[in-house]
Amino acid sequence: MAKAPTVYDVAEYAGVSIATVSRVLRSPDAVKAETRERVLEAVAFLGYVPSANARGLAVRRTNVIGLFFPRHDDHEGGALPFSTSAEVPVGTDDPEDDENLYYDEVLRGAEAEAARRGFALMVASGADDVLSDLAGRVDGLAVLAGTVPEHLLAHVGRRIPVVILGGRDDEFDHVSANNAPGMRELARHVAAQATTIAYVRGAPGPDDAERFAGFSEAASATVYRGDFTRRSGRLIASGLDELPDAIMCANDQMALGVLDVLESRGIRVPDDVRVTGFDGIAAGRHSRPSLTTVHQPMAELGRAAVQVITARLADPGLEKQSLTLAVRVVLRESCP
Amino acid sequence: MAKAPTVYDVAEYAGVSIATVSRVLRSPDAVKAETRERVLEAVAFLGYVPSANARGLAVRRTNVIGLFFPRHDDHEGGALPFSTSAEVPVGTDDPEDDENLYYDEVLRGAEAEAARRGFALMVASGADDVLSDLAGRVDGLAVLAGTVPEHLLAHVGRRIPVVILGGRDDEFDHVSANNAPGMRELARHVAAQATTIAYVRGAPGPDDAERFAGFSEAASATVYRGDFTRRSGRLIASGLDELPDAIMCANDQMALGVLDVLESRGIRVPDDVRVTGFDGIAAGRHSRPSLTTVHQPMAELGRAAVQVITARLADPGLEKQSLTLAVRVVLRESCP
DNA sequence: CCAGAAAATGTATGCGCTTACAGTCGAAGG
DNA sequence: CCTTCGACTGTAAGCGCATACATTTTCTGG
Repeated sequence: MAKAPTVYDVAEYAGVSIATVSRVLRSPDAVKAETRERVLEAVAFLGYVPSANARGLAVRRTNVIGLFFPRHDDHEGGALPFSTSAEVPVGTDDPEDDENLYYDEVLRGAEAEAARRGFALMVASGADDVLSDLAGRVDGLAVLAGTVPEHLLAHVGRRIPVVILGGRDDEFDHVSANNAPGMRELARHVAAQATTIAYVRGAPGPDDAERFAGFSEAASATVYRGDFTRRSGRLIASGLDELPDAIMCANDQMALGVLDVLESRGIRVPDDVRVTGFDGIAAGRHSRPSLTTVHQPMAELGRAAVQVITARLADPGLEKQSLTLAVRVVLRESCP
Repeated sequence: MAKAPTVYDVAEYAGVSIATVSRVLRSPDAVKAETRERVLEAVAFLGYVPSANARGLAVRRTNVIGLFFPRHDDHEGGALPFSTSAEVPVGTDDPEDDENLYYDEVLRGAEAEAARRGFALMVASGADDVLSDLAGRVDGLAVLAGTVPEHLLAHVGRRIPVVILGGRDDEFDHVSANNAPGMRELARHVAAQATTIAYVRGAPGPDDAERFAGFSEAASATVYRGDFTRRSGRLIASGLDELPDAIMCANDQMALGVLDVLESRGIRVPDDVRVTGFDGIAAGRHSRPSLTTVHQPMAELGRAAVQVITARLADPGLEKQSLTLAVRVVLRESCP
């Protein structure tokens, strides 16, 4: 690590100019084979790795796309579970909720698409200052709807293309899932077999609003307000005075929370009450009963975001892009 | 996006020198409040976002940590599922394997730790050239064991600290899970209730070797060779002439493949044969029967990797670091 | 063997920022 | 009133690379 070599070092070692070194790396054909060989040897010998910073500065482009998440402040560290070879606890199962955050999938999709297009992906989470910093590092930025103050977005949006994931937006490009119609279809399905319905909303925001709007097109219900967490699902289910025919939740987490409570009370699902969610998280597939839901194509959202960004990068004059990805109602045990 | 403003623009607008602008951003206290105010106004007015490239070049540091994955060449794109509001397919379940790649978790852990320490995380996947490129962009690099040619690692290792995830390594820092002892304990557990054991190895590599070594300490078996994929688990299970008392697999994926075949043949697990895996992936918790396994702390691996890198960044003279994280045998239905 | 064109290489500049160092200016001390 | 010092601010020199342009080398055909 002692003082990383630069083009100058390589050039000197190979007996050429720095321009030639640069050419060998960026347009090899422009250099005579013999010279190229010599430079490559120098590169290998010196352990030269070009600085992307310098390069980016020179070409005014980083080839990196940023993905910003608000801070999920759990996981605040704690000691790592080190081990010497002897200790291996044996136990039954682990209580930990596999709160498989849905954006793992978004992330994966974005990464895959970025890789395909020759971009690297930079992910950062934190507060507003982190977002600003990130914006200075990338060619384009994808942000979850409703997680960043408008003025900040506007600020960084003047420098690089920004795409909003989820929700609607009239200022920036955005990609989202077909929330409202998805919930509408699910509501139709439910309404066909249930008379009284309880609808559990999530934290206020575009997702919550759209899903509720979709629901309202197809049915009506007693409305409760949760916050998208499993806990809030439990809370609300506990507070229910009398059981409706169906409980529809604005997302899977809350629906799972509802199932938790119902199960603990010996209420049968779907016989006594039907339950539905929204998102299509993995946990819902494996719960008992498995959860009827509306599946969102998370990975595709990530991919689409990258596509939108690269498209705008290629042609800044592009008119505002708004992609809507298809959702799918998935009927499972909780409301067949 | 028209020509992003620079320090010069801000300086001119605020009527100060570029040094002052820089100070306002990096050490605000060194600037008189009134001046600072003026600069900040200019920043907001012009939509100024500092270029991390230029900054990085000047301070010779990026504050980014890289995470490299080999290319998982599935997901080769395909059309995105766009949608107009009308179409919402309703169906039962989706066949797709939730191949929740374990490094999602590693990634999440790494990201969390990086954020805590004021670093951003850059993830890239692809071939060797991508790795080199990545190396030029970051202050430190985490790489999965056995996925990068030795000479390449050596090359980039001369520029920045590299930490190997999993496996052993005598050249670089590394963090890994307590593979061998974990498998050893599991094998003891199995051997206590099974006479004939089949052991399914994975693709050759440090993980496979260590797990098998651990197994061998506690039991012996007929050995088969898989490649860590679910498919190979199925294949091997299909080819079994006579059923052993237990089938131990070098990872969960293969174990799930084995379960697939056994179930389709009406063989009862664990009554007729016991099955175990290794890793503790989510799918194993939810399979039927649920899978006995050795749980690796993936997220912690990611966190540890970042810790190791930052530690070395802080003190390059540090002696070689080798962290071993504890694993946990988790007994579930497939081999209680 | 030579002019002229094409290929190969070198020179020099700038990308946007940080920071050592050099002023500037007003207040405190003499 | 002048010096001294500290608080601020400005000047200028890189950081490592790409690239337009200039220069040299090599190749072509006559």
